[in-house]
Amino acid sequence: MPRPRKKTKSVDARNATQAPAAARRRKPTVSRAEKSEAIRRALLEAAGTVVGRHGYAGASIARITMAANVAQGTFYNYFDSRDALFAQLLPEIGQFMIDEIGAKVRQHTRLADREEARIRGYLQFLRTHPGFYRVLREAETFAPEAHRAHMANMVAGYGRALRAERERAGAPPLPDQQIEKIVYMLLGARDYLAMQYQEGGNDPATVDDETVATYMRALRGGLFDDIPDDVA
Amino acid sequence: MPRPRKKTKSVDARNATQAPAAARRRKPTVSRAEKSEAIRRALLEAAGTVVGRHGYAGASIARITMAANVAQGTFYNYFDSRDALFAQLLPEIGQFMIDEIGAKVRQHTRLADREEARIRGYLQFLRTHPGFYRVLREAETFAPEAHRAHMANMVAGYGRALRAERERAGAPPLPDQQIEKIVYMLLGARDYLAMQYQEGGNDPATVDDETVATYMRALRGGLFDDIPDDVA
Amino acid sequence: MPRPRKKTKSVDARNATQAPAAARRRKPTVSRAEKSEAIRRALLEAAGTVVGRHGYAGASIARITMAANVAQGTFYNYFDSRDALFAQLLPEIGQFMIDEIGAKVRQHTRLADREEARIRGYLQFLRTHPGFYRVLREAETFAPEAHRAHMANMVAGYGRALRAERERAGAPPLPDQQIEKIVYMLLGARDYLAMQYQEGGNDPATVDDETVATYMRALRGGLFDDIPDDVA
Amino acid sequence: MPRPRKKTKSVDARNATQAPAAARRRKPTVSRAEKSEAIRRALLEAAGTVVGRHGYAGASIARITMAANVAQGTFYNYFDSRDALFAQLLPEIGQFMIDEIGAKVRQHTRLADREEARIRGYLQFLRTHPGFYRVLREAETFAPEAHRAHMANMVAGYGRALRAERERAGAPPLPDQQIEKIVYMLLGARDYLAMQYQEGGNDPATVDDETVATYMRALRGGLFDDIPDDVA
DNA sequence: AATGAATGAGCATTCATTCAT
DNA sequence: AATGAATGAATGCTCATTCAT
Repeated sequence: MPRPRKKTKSVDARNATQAPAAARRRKPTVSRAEKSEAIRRALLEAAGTVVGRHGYAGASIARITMAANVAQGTFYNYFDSRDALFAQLLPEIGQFMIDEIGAKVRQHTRLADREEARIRGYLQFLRTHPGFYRVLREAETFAPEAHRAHMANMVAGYGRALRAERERAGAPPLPDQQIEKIVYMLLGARDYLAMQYQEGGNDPATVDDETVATYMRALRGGLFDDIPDDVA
Repeated sequence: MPRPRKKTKSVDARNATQAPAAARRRKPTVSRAEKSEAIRRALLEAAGTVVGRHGYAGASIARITMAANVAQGTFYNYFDSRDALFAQLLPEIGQFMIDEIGAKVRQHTRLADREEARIRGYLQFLRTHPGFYRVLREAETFAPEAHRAHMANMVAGYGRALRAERERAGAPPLPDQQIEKIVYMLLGARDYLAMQYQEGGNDPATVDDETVATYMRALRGGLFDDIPDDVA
Repeated sequence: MPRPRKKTKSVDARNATQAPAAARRRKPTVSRAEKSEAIRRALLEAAGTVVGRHGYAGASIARITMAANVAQGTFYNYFDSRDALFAQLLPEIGQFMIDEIGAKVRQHTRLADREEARIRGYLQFLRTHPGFYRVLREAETFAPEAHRAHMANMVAGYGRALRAERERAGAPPLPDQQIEKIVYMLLGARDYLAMQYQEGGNDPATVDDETVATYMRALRGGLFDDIPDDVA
Repeated sequence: MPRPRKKTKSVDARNATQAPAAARRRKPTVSRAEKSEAIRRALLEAAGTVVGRHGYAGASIARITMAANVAQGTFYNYFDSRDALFAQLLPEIGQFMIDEIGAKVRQHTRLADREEARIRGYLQFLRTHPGFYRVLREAETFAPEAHRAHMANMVAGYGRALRAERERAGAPPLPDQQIEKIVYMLLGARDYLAMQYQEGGNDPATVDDETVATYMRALRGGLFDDIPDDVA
């Protein structure tokens, strides 16, 4: 039935100059399911932006749906509740971050280089996704389950990488428990460095080489690096 | 017992030059000012408890005053607003924590011992003050100014200690900027270790020696300790 | 037991240089009753000022007692309630106003001159007592009984004067009911003139001669003064 | 009845170019917009009633919404705040009153007749809208901006009428300033007559002819009507 | 009688969620 | 499925009044 379609098209074409956009639903190129998924994504991304700017507490349904350009009621066609959305927010963005950093890390082979790629990649990600820091930190409060899941995910990936790297380097394996704690420490260190960087009112567009250097130095030698043994 | 009265009076007389007036209440062992301070403390402590249990968002005036055993209106005789209380909460408890840990650290002289006293003291403090973790972490969201102040306070104290320890140990001094970053990393590491410990559903009454050991090992040798140079 | 008193006195005397005032309770020149009456007056006057500035709704006990330099609790030693004070406010100030204007009116004999003295005296009173307008107008809402009493008082005095003036002038007497209505109209006219004057943002220190002239002209000739009979 | 639908549709189609969208709801006789406006009116009218009965201070959102038969939250879908409603209350009812009186005045041509229609119409309006008096008088305190606007509106309309009537009657024009003052006096006189009438506990269902007569007499001849010149 | 802290009822406002269209 | 208005529970804060000292 290509004829009716044409008719429709010409109508749409006439409106096209008036309607701002979004009115181009002709070719079923975008299926129902696809449109549905698009709205879900729009809501999630809007939520990410809003939480980044106003925090979870300030991320009202009104704000989120406004940012996503849908009506308030529409929200509940896609999520059971505000908390349900919050629960999906960090895992989704978090995975994206992990993938991005992973790609950078994989370009290196030496352990230290890979670690530097990690910290640098993370700081860079925070630059390009300014809202992520709040999404991450406040999740502990507003979406504890999601936060736990994200941490577990990080530990799994980071821990696996560490174990593999150590094995490849010929170092003795560490028990999982210890690996886990090490990962937590590393994540804590890097998140607090990010915190300090934000608080300092630094230019958020620049990754501070100094920060990277300090981080790497601590990883390399620990804290007592240059301290005589009998004192340390 | 008219005698004590006299005694009290003479005391008042001495204070008379300082206190503007109103200091002429004798009998009560607990003076107006003392009772007043007691209520303020009760409110702060109640707030600490409530925030620890329900988070800042769940720390309604109703809950706080109920926990402090005063009427809701009484709250506003002591704090201008809920936020004003929140702003005082972390600094006050935080300083208390710093003092407690400081006392333990001062019992040691060797750098590593002191550092171990610090981490151990911190974890112990978290055990005895189970609400502190939330008070601290959520402050970043709900009392950002207080959080900044607390971090600055930590950096100042911890940084000063580190510099002194390094000097005493004969190590070359580090620029303030670097010290600051190191402190942030250490605080991040220990807070995330605490996070992991809590999440793990561990017995909150026990300080995990494993955690302390892992932390100390990272401080001593960094991450690449046992890794051949040409690989790291 | 005059002895202890002396002791106390000497103590007070020592403080006298420090305490700002009010601490001079020596010579029983001011009797207990007088002091009591002084506080009552202070409260009433403070209330007048506060109501004038903030309105009845904004005249909290806190503000009034602060303005009167007494403690909040003291208030209830002199008035049963806030409303009880409000109930006394307008009558008291109102009578004062009546007396002041009356004195001016009595300096004239011709009816029109007396009337002009009245309107001019009223506007002048509003200048020297800027808060009176609100005390009067808002009383209708916040102290209706007092407002009624004040109006009755005005009607009685003004009405009596009008009747006497008319009799002296040889005009036929008017029934009380009509006199009453006339007084209300005159009071309404002058209060609304005052309202207009205030709203206009006029210099509150100047009595507008134009206003007086317009008022007098209306009193003299009515509204249809210069209008041919067959049209009016 | 599918036909009416078509009809409706064509109407919609015509509007389609104007209305942005959302106008495609057919069936319901009461459209969304109509129902919305109905609620707004219900709230305003409820507010009028409640303010009339309890005053602005007693017009809580709870009372207003209860009187309007909507939930408390609904209020804020129509007004930004309680004050925002108050700001609209007097202007809206005031304009209604002006229109009603104006219709009556326009039935007369002679100046005095028109003026009598005004005062009578006003008193009648107060009878049929018993709450208006408080809405008007307390507005000076609780919605000063609205009160100013209403007064300005009254002055504009009443003043214009007076000027036109005088011109038609062949009387010399008066400067605007004087007209304005005259209007204020007339409004004051009539409002205070209304006040007296209410206070007197008179049957609120009757317009007092005596009041009208007294008012008209004052307008006609002023206060010194029947007084020998040499005394007045 | 004076004090000033304690009390708790009262109220405007917000916002997640529901629901009729 | 989309809409957006309706809902009502929840909460911070004010302030007249009480009361122990």
